[in-house]
Amino acid sequence: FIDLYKKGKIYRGVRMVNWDPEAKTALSDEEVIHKEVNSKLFHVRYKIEGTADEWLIIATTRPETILGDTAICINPNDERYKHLHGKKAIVPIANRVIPIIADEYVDMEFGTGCLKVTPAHDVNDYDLGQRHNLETIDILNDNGTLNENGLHYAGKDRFEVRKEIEKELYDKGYLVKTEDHINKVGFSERTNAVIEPKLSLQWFLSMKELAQPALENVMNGNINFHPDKFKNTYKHWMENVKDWCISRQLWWGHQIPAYFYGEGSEDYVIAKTKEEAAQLATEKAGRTISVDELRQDEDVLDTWFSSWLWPISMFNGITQPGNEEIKYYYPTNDLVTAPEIMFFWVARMIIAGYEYMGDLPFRNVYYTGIVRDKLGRKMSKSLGNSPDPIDLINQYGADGVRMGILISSPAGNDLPFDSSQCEQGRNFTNKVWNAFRLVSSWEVKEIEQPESSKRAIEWFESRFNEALTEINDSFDKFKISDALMSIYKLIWDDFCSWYLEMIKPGYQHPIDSKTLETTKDFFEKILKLMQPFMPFIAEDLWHLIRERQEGEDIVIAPWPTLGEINQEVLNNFKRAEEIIIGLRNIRNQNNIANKVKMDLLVKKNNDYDTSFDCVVVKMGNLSSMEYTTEKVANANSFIVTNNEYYVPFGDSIDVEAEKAKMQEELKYTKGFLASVQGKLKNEKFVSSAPAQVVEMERKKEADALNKIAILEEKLASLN
RNA sequence: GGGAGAUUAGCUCAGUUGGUUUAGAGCAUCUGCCUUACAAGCAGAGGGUCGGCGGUUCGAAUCCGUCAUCUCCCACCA
Repeated sequence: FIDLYKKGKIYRGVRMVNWDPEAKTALSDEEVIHKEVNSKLFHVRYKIEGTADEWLIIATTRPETILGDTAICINPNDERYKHLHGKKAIVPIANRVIPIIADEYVDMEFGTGCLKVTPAHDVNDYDLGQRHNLETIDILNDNGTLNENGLHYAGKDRFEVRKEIEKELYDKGYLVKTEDHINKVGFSERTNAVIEPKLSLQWFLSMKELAQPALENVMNGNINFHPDKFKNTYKHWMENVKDWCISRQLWWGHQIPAYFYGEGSEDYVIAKTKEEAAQLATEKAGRTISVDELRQDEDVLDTWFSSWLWPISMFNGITQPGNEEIKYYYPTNDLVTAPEIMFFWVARMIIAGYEYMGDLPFRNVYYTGIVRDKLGRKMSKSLGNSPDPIDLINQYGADGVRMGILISSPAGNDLPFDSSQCEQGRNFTNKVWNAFRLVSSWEVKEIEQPESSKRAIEWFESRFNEALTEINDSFDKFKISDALMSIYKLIWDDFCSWYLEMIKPGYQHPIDSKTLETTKDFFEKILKLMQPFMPFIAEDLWHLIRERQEGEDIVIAPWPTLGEINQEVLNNFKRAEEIIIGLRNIRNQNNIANKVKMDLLVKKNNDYDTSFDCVVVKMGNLSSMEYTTEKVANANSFIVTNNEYYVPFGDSIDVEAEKAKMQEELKYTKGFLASVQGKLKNEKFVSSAPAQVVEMERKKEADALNKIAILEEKLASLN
């Protein structure tokens, strides 16, 4: 405050402020919430001075302010009232004579086109008062009751007066009519009291210059907002920033270091201590002023006036500039906060950062969504619509609740809360726990590592790194829920459903130590990925899966480093996966139990790496997998990458079902072919599209043609 | 009143500068399974003329216009 005052950025002035009559304090514009309310529009007639029975009618929503009227305003272009220019009117009840002024501010269409002007209690009226040199009559006390200017209503609350004055105006013939009207009324964010615009002596901070670097450095990307759509909102506000009313009439807060020594509006000094103030006051006043003579301003500073220093004062950067901690921690990386305090806090921290550190306070601002209930209402203490977190934790576990909320809350988007999300979180926690139980149940023996386990390890290594690339990228982009989704799928689908099934020894069979140790390595890696989202189970399993030294905790373990991705291995697995799914479908369709072993015959139409065949044999529970060049009759079949797979099943095969299935596939492939050929037949496509794209379409066409040939041949063989 | 953003499967959302199958995921739904880690589970399946209309282009969920609906921010309409 002292520094900014010395820089000439803080001033004291009479301004229209938002007055909260309940808390008896001024509020900043940001602390006032405008709501639509049903109210009444009162049409009241004022007598024209010097006439017997000539009146004009104004419309107002706040009839009690009539007692503070100091003018009537009409639009200078309004033909209806031209004859009133320069005349005067008499205020009902108060019987004061006030001028009739003309100003283009008045909307001729609204109400009667006549506006009563109460400069003390309305911002627009205040501006009109300034322009037309009007008298200001304040009718309100600090607590919202009327003062002596309210005549016989003095001491009564403004809303009570509104009711009573309506009756008096009616009884005395001033009230012409009332009509229903919806208007916006300001409410205090703190007390929910109706805000009264009030003239008051307050401290202000000029914002225009201070805001400049804060605006520029967000717009040019030195500070990033996530999601960046909030830049627009920020820009709009910063470009239209108004001076900040920083004084508050509360009992709590930092007291303003202003010391008064006289009654004049300039009889004050700003100082760090009373002693210093006395010295400054003596100089300013030109006479000796003692400490006892000084009165410190009773107002305190807006809480945000200290909060805006948070990134700096956290490390004593204001009181001990350049200390080790502030040097190390400033600027920091990321601020996580709610979009609703973008102006209260974020914008002002950025302003203070440039003003006091000459640098940004943080590089990224992550705006979280707002949790809403099923009706879309914000969760709040006053509505009582938020679930008890302890109940949720008891029901789903702390990790389950965290995971459930995090998985569906993309940055900046609201989250309609539904406990089914926590259920998903609980199920996931359970899944991981069971995976651990499986891995820890195996007996190790020095046996040879099965070929299929070698393949599985090879594949999962690449798959893990592929997923890690995605996850890291999501984190870099602050797409937290996307990162979690990738982790969820990596663990549930890839690790549990595929990898563990691939290496799982037969019932009561031991596992080789090489596979087990590598599996534990993998498990540790996925625990690290889980940790930010599900810290409790991650830490627990981390300590259970391997012996740990004291303090060797996952919370401080390094994030996994990115290893190589072998695309060929991923492709080979992909093919094996499709074959296994084909086999499962055959089991499903023919009611073949998993225990029953099947034989697989493959007619290879193109050459491919068969290293994953051992995996197919294991996962498909095959008794054999053999290659043939012959067509296979009496068999269920499917096609993967234009190779034919047959499971002979004697007489039990349902030929009609098999045909129907193939016809379905044929129909789809033909439709697909038609769309591809449609493109290729279009000369303009072939000539304008990039060669690569055309090439791709040609390959699609060839593949489709191939597949159609195979399917037709197979269908023919079934007849 | 001014500004910004959004609208893709029942729900919550992805979809990178227009071109890799006739648009994806999770949840939910449906079908079949209590198969020795997990029924809080396993294996499958269905589901969308990408808000409407028009335009640009060989090609549009993606670019432009317009209308509709929703959300947020700002604002003093008595």
